[in-house]
Amino acid sequence: MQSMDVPEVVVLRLPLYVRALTQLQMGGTEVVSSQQLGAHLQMTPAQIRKDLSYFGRFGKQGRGYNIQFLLKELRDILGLTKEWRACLVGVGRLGRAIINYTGFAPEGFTIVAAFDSNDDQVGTDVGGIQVLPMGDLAKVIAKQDVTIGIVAVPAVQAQPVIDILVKGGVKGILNYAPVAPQVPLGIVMRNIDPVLSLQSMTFYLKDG
Amino acid sequence: MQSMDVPEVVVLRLPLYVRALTQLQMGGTEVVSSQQLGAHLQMTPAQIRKDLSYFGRFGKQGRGYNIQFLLKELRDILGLTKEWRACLVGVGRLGRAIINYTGFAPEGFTIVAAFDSNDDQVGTDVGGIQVLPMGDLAKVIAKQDVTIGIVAVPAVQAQPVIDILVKGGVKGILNYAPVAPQVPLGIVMRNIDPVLSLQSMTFYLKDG
DNA sequence: GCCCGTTTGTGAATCCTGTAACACGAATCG
DNA sequence: CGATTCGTGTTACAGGATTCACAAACGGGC
Repeated sequence: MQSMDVPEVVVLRLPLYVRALTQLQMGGTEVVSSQQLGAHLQMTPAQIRKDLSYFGRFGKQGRGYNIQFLLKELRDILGLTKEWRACLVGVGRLGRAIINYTGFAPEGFTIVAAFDSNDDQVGTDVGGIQVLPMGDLAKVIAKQDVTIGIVAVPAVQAQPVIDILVKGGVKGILNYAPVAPQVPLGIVMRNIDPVLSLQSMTFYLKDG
Repeated sequence: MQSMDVPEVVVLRLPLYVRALTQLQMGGTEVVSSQQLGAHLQMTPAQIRKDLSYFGRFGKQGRGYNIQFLLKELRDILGLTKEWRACLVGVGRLGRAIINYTGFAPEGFTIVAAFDSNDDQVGTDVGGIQVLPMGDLAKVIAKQDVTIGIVAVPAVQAQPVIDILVKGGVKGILNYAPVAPQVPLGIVMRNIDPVLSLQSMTFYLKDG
């Protein structure tokens, strides 16, 4: 498995490359150098070349990278060629916003089910998705081939919900709750936390 | 200015400490060791002690850290003792969700104004905030002491909107648009991008 | 076919971050 | 009151990541 000796920071940058390349492609560009791509993303050409070199040789000396080809390769590497199925837990304000967010589908991420522990929510329809009781979670994950759990519950419920999701069989967790939850080895977690972002921002703003 | 030689990674971790300490405080704990805090956050005690040592000596040998005291110090360091005023640009679905998000206010972040370039939106009320035309932006930023701009517009509009915000005088940008915008030196930017998070996650999921 | 400007891929060198080790202060206990 | 335990702050070190520098490769022009 190639993921073994690729630094995680590198993996975190790959989606940025995918996005920048897609944008350039939209603009009609067919070939790009690490120089140009670096200018676009505000990073050094050397870093881009080094990052890519972990996975293969995609460029041509003297020319640069063929965008279409590199994009296909990067999508393969990241596993973006298939549809990824996710379920959402928590259909409060935040959860509803996530379901209705139009940015996931075009990238191949589909929310196929929603759950809530509140009986008033269960049975209602949110953005075309039936809200199910937490008890159905394991069954749905298995039947619907769900690999990603999205957590949009209040802080105190986050850890128990994540435990249930993991036990249910999801392999990745996208956590919107303002906590730093613990997950067993082998489960991939990403936190979305605007408050943390703001709190580190103010450090630099406070006496500027 | 202390911010000069403190590594950015360290600054990014400070809000995590604030959060964990707050949680412990809620639970009634008064003193905590780097050991315990590390267990809570899944990091080594050494790292916590090193991080804190960039800013001063907050602990007592043999005892640990007084939570109330350390919290006060960290809040000071991060600049979290004052109210931070932000404005939002873009009151589509995402923008509305951000305005209604209840997580900002308790941490001292207030959204005091909202803008949109769409004339149909201008004048409407969203979550108790009047939506203003983009033209009023500079004026409002100055008059209302706004230091942070929150961007919730479609990708193509993000860069121009950010340019306007910066010219208008904000010092920090919280960007929800799926792009990697360029900002002049001295402006602090943080990106909130769940799609990027998912795309780096799938790298590890794709053949697990 | 050969030269020339360009740009890649990659060791080597540098910089940065995290970890381990330890000396010292503070509290506790008999 | 001396010995012991605990946990900090700090220094030294190891491991990673980033940048540098250059040989090798490519394409175009002639």
